[in-house]
Amino acid sequence: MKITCPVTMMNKGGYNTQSFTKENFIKLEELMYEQQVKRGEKIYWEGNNCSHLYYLKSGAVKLTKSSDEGKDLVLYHFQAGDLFGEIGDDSHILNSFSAEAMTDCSLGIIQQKDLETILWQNGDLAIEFMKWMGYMQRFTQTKLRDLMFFGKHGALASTLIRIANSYGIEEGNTIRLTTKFTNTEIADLIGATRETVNRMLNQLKKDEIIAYENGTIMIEDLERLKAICHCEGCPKNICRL
Amino acid sequence: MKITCPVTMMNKGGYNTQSFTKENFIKLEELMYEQQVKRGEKIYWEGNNCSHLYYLKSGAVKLTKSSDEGKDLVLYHFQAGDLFGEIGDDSHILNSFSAEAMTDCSLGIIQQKDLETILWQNGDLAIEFMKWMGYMQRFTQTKLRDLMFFGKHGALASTLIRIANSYGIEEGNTIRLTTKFTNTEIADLIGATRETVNRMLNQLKKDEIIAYENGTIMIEDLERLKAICHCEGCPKNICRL
DNA sequence: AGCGAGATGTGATGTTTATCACACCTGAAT
DNA sequence: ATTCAGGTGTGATAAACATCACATCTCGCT
Repeated sequence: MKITCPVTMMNKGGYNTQSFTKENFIKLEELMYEQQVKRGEKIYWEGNNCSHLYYLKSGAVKLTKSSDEGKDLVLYHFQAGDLFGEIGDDSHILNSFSAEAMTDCSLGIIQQKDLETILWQNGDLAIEFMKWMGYMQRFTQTKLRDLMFFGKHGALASTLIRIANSYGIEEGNTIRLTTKFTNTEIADLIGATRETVNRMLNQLKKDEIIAYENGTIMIEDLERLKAICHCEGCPKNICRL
Repeated sequence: MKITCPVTMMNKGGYNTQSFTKENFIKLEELMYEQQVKRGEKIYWEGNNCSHLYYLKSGAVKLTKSSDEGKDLVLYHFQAGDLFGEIGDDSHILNSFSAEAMTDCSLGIIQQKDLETILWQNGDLAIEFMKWMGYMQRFTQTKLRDLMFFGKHGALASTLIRIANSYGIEEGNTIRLTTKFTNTEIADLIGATRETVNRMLNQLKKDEIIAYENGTIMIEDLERLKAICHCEGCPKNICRL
């Protein structure tokens, strides 16, 4: 498969840590102790205490909620460079989602106590940290909007755009999604069934909005995709997986 | 209507500011300038810059998103004692929801710049503020879970429980919802139509899970309501409107 | 080369939810 | 007391989505 057009990475991938300055981020790094997690293992469970922050050095992590019936809803995908975790008021606050390693991961773990100490000492860092939390909140809000407003078609369209922002490279006026997603994975991201996702994707293909090349999805007509979910053009650090 | 049982307020109502100590909250109050807003007016619009924090001294506010087709989704209800607003990384970040006064309101407004200054100076306050943001994030996540997981019936059940936590008083083993909600208002909270909500509420009445008394809803069987949305027993400061 | 697990594609059918249409009810304002 | 706007109740119908049941297609592994 020959690539004839200049290839530009649309997004570094993860890096929701961009609100931190280099110097301040180093201070955070000094608090981390490293841990390796194998693909498929849980980093934390819903219902457990939340008292840690995690920096994903390498690998990929998803935040999921599973119902008793075995349904899964995937809230976030984190990539190398992302920070995640839930901050509790005190130790009795429980996680509402689980974090699961999608690939082997290398993590930096920060204790909430250590985090609080350094935020207390360092006002700059505290403000940057607050901005990071603001991003996370806005991400969740826009995800809720995308899932609720324009049906499963809208949810799928917005998710494809989010995938493009997270994992896409431009090739001429198309976008190649460099990571493969199964129908089931996409279904879990939008709270739909595999079959529904499959039918919708085939419809998009028929309409020449997307195409398949070697099993990876190409976005052929971003504008029509945006129209389906009434895209508001959120910044890429929010419009992501 | 005679009340024969001891009446206990289940929740003060608003007060998502409970992560702040009195002394620190006073420091926040010193930054506020007051503004009055009339019922029905917008406090801010989606698409506007977000650079303010709002403290609701009295009245009620809802955060809404409206689609071009005229559908409305209501994300939060705020009451006296609540803090709200969206924090942006820098001035080019836009609100994703609008804030609208549901009654005449008295607001204390804090400029983001002033907030940053005081957080920078005061580590305790920064940590408490971070915890407040954590609450907001967890609220949004649980709301997303409730809306997505168990259909419209589940969304309605969880919303009734949230209303009970925000506006309910116990009367024996029933809970009286002290505020009236129209079918349309509930529909906007769960992303459904008025008709669907009406039919579901009548079904709950038939099943003796709820009852009407003078037009206000009484929750007669909280346990069965919890079963419908597979309630996980989140703390009341998160399980609210 | 061929086996087998996991992924995809698709019809038939059922459930859930929205849409449309209209009757009725209630309460505040004239 | 009448009017009228906004809320409620309910049937008929349609659209969206899930479920079930298979057939088929990958692709890594022996």
